[in-house]
Amino acid sequence: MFYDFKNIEKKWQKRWQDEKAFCAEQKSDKEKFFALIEFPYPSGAGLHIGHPRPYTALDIVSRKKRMEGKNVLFPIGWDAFGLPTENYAIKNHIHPRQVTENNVARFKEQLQSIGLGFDWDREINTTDPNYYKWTQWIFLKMFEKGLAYKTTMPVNWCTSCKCVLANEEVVNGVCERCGSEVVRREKSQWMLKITAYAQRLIDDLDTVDFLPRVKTQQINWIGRSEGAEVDFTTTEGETLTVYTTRPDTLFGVTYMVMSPEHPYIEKWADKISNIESVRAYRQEAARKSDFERTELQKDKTGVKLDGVCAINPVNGTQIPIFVSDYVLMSYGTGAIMAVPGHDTRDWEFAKKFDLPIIEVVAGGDIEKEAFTDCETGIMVNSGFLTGLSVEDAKVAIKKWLEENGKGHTKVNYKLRDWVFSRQRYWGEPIPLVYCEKCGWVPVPESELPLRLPEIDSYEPTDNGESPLSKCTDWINTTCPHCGAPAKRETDTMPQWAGSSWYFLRYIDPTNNDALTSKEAIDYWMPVDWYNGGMEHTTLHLLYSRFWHKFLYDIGVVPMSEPYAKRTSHGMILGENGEKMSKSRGNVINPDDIINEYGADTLRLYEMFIGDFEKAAPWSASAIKGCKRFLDRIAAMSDNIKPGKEYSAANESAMHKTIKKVTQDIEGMKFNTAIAAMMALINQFDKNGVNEAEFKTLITLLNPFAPHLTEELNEKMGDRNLLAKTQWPVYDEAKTVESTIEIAVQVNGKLKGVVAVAADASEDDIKATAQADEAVAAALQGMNIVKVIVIRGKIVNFVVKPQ
RNA sequence: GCCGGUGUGGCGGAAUAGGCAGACGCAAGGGACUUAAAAUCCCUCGGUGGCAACACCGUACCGGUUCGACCCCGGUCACCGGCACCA
Repeated sequence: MFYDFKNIEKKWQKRWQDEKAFCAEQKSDKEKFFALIEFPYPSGAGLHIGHPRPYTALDIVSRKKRMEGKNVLFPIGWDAFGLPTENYAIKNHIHPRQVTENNVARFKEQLQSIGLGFDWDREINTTDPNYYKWTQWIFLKMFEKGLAYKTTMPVNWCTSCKCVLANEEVVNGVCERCGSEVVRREKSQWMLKITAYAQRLIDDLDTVDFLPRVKTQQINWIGRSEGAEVDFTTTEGETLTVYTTRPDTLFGVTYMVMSPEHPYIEKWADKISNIESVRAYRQEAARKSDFERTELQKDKTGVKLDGVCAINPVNGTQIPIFVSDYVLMSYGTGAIMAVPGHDTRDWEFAKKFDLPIIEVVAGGDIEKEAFTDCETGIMVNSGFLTGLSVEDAKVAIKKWLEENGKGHTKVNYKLRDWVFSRQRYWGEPIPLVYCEKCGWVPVPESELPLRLPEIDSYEPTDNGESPLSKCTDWINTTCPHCGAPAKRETDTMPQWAGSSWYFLRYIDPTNNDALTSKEAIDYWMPVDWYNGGMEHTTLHLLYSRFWHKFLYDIGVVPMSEPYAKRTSHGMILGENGEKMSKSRGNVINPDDIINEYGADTLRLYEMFIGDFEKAAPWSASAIKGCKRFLDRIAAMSDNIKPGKEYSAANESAMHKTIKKVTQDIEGMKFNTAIAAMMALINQFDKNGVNEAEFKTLITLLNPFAPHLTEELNEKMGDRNLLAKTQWPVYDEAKTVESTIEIAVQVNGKLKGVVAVAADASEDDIKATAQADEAVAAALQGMNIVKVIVIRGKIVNFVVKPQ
């Protein structure tokens, strides 16, 4: 058969659509399987060659589960709010809604041309008011529970684009898009209190099946540390509280440092005799961008506070206080106790300012460098702690602090609250109204969705306010609470909002009364298998776990984790091994590949390209091997022998291959599953192939190359969809050949291979091995000290010269 | 600096409850078919030595455990990803 992939693919894509072959049953007695991929952002560039890799992988899993009799949900939608669309709209004077519509149409066509078995009846779009109604609803619930709050904080401001940037849009201190300088500006922002969930976000990782590296990355990002808060008093009678993870080193404190932004500086202004130079330092620190602050980390700067000293609570020693920008206001208390003997940063600062360095844990050389790796050491120079191990000292000092009212144990997290507002047009409006009398008042639920107003110009404003601030008709409203004139919030939500709960909409996409029905949640949730990029581990994945826990707390969902299993795919790189990009000129367009080789070859190659979890370079020649494989199968279909049972020659290979492919799909080892099928047709070339064998082959291959295999199935006379056939089963007993080959070693070196019956006894194996000519030669003149026989694998003779 | 990951032929990659290293594919070389080319089919394909049977070496590097190590343990180096003055 000539493999006319263009017509074959069109034909079957149409039939799948007509028959709704991949639409999930909303209610069913069957066991459910919910497979999820990260829904794409429909960019103007169209589908990237990297998109099909994770999509095909979960399509394969879904198709197999469906063939195993599960009710499978494999949905798709569009994460369509966002900056690139808005910028494109501004540049080309097309409304973002229109841009989104165009891009979605293109993406949809491209995805369908790959033959991905999505349930298109449940397509969702985060920019659809019927969708973002519920995004707004969840936000209001958070506001109601005190998890959404407004506060003034520094944001990234691009001096050229005149707009606020998200942290991820700032690369090496400059604007990702225009390369201009990014400065800090104080702005009032809506925040979500994700920090309230920090501990649960760590603890509940124990209950889910995520890749270990995903868990580790989230745990590191949340950054839990255990320590103590210690109260120091000043000579003026004030209290200065610090956070430390090493309270055991309290006797080694030789000075203290406050962050330049610490409020006590102004509070103590009249006691600080050099307040002007302190203020000058603070101003200089504020001017520095984050980039500069970290770039200059080798060179510590600071100013000593004159006129104020601290007193060490454990020994009454007077110690100086400094202001330095190496201490951050946003972590701990914004002030530290400095132990230069056992902290690298404090050591550098002490050397620069010629401050004393005291050793309190023995074992290092504090003249040369700070001794930080000292968790197993013994305390010295430490009063009542001297002689204790570090571990015991920690316990003792915490007890002492609490008994003397000088401090208490404390847990801190690096995780910060989520900056949730954007001064941008193309996002969900924040459904809040500001009333002079009542403050921030939520828009009543009955008025949701609060629609994004139609406006003509969405350019960012000079003053950093949202483009919506120009839309006076929309802004001016009445207070839902007291009826007085009031103004709407003009900021919109970030792109991460709509994607934080989208999987819940798939299971009941048209519900108007709730974000999703209780029955749907009970049947479909949690997501059984979620695959996505590692780059989302500490963003989307963490955000959506947080939102889900919140929904759990208010009783919307009955489980606290949304995803039972999380895996991650590697990137597809350019042929030169570098990341694909226009500027590198190494971009591969999926449309071109489909045109030249067909969708089945593209799918197969992206699965064969290498370990699914690792990055892999594209190869224009290697893909030909996958096309050749499909060509050979198409040609083979003309030479099938009759036969309802597997032939004796192929039987064990059939069972082995079924087992291998079945297990490899579950283990995401798609590359070796394909290799096994390639090996099988190599055997068919030698032994011939009958109907039963060919049918099994195309059934196993169907999830990988669905179009060609449907065509071949039809050619064999089956009018039903192969996609609805039962997945082949294997018989473990038949995967074993009657005769097996055993390697024979002498002193660990391979001397020969012998064939023995699968059920041969150890003595038989030993005898057969010894009878082998090469082995016998190697044993000549030797004393056999020991014989190791591993049945089914190896025989090793341990010998010594006679 | 810290955390995580990875080092295997010319290339992508197989093989881990420790048991024949290099499956499968690409590229390359040789041959068949063809007027010719493409496609297809057959053979070779880690290195060194040898006409050959065969021998020795070989999974980043050094060392250890073991009858046996790509796999386990200790140390070193390189590359990739993430975080980064988090006290």
